[in-house]
Amino acid sequence: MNNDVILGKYFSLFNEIGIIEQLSRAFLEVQLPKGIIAPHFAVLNHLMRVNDGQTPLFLATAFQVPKTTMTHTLSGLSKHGLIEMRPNPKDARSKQVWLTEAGQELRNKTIAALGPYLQQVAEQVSTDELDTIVPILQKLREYMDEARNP
Amino acid sequence: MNNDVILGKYFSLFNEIGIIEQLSRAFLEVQLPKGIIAPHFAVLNHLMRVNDGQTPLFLATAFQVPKTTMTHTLSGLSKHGLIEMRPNPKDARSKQVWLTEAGQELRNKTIAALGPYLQQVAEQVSTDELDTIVPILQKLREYMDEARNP
DNA sequence: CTCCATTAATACGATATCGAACTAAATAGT
DNA sequence: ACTATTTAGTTCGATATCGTATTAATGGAG
Repeated sequence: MNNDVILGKYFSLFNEIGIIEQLSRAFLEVQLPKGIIAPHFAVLNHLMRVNDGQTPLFLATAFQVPKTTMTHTLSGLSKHGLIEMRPNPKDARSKQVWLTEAGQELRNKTIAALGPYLQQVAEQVSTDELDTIVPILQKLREYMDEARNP
Repeated sequence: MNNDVILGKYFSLFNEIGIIEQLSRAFLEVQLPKGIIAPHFAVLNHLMRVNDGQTPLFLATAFQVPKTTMTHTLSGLSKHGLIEMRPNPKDARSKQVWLTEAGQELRNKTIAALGPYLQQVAEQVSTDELDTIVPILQKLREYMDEARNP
């Protein structure tokens, strides 16, 4: 097959992915209280799914954002009482990020609120199709990730 | 299958998509001159693939961004001499966006520069796999798009 | 034709993102 | 043990995003 055709397919892929990302972010954000946006929720969700007590730098790496961005995101979460920053007992330069009750609650309520919408989506894209595309996307993501951090 | 399991799969899907979007944007932006970012390129590419002479409002709708954001993006492109804004002869309130030579050239050079990287990616994800996932993602995107604009 | 609701674009203010520079603490080399 | 380098986090300045309000042109109702 012609090279340009293959490249065209890749452009289509990244184009679809970009649009879906935008749409899914918009859907998430309408569920969130004013002043809380997707990156805030992503951090709450991560601290809950993995574990809290992680350092800001670790979070910045996990989300592939500059540390200054993570500082800003965390200060927003902290100001809204959704997380607590405590000193890191193992390193006086560092901090630990802990979820508050309010933070856990907001995360759970948001997940619950998204349920019905995802149900709707599930009627469009079957579980089989999901099981087909997610592993391929994972492989793609892992490769791109490696290519970025050589 | 359990509902929570299905929802979990959807979260994985949107999670992968979010990360891939971020990585692909980063790859694109390292190819772009300082001061030009992904949204600028997206507009140049759109004007080239579809056609130029479109209005700012039409572009804002196409990219699903607020008009104020598009105004800002276009002013950046204009400042760098990549597009020209002309009055719309059919409506004195409106404008038309035209590519300059420099704009066309930047778009083409960027596409060309991305080629080798996409070649690399193509070694990881086969054309067959692409043909499998792109239509599913299109279907998902179309549904989400409709759900957003009722 | 006149008035008024609608529409296209911009101005402005609030918050977000990110690179460069900075501070303080930890660690490596000698 | 002492100094130089590295590392964690913040501060600061530039630009981006987006909601609200504003201005100017349009188009429809009477």
